[in-house]
Amino acid sequence: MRLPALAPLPRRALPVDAAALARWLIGTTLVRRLPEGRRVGRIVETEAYVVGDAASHAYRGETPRNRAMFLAHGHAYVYLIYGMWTCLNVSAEPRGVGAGVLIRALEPLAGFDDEVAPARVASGPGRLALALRVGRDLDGIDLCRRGPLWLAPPVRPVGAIGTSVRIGLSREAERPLRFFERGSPALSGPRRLNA
DNA sequence: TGCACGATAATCT
DNA sequence: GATTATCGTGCAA
Repeated sequence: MRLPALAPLPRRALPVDAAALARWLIGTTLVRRLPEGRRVGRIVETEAYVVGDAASHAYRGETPRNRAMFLAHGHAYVYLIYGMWTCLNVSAEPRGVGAGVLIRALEPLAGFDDEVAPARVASGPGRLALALRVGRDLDGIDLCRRGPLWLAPPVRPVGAIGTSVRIGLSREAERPLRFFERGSPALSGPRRLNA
């Protein structure tokens, strides 16, 4: 596939609000630089972890782990979950305020292994991080600059955006803070949430 | 198609 | 010592 320049999005283009950013990120592009070349995907599923949200890692204040959630919007927050999976987030508020957007699924555009079906290779936060080789070493990096990982403008218009509750939570489980592109084959989660 | 279950380790109480 | 923003497998229907 022929791709446009993939220049980083300027920070001023990102909404400064976790829920607004989560919705806005649907359809934008994620670029990962690797030794063998670039892996490029379209963000099709996100979740917001907003200010005052008991399900957010930032809820009880800043700690060594969640430090990156308190950076200015547009920085990466990367953490390990269940002892074996990595999750990628984008910080979402001004410096000093803890909030983030979990990137849950990508539609692969270029550079991915052909061994895994495109609909599955980056469907779900754990598989996404695995496919892009995102680890804790990327925690705190600026996603609005060219580097190992950055955000770029959409390569084509986004479709209709759906909303649902977030996946896998026990607290604040009823809040409609998950966003996705309707009809994308790369979505994670139970089918009933993807309508 | 949809569950229950276990793997596995950092983080926080 | 409890909890966890996940995933693959296995088994039932």
